[in-house]
Amino acid sequence: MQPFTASVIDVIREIPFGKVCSYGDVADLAGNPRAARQVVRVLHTYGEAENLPWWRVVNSRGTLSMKPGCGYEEQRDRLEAEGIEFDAKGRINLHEYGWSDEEHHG
DNA sequence: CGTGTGACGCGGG
DNA sequence: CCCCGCGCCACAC
Repeated sequence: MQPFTASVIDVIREIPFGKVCSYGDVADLAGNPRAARQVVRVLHTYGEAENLPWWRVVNSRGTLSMKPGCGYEEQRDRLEAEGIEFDAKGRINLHEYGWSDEEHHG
């Protein structure tokens, strides 16, 4: 496994229960703010094998990128099971549920 | 080494 | 705010 891939996996494992993190933020914390798409690739390749909490990764809009019938409902179900709420538009309040390493500094 | 991938992010209309 | 188009980048082949 490549170093960056390992870092991404590490970051995803750090996302706490009841919180979410955007693909871009995961990439940023892993060392490459421009490698958001890489996070997608890592989830595809190692999400299941590494038992990653893939459902805690959402897009920067606070919505789920997965489509209905293709994982959307499972992700939403898992997030709601952690107490995360969706509004009528299917969006998550990132100011309330978003997680970032920077929060540990203040 | 070149080409394709992919659950993205941002800017403009 | 929503929708569309383009750029982005590590990895697999």
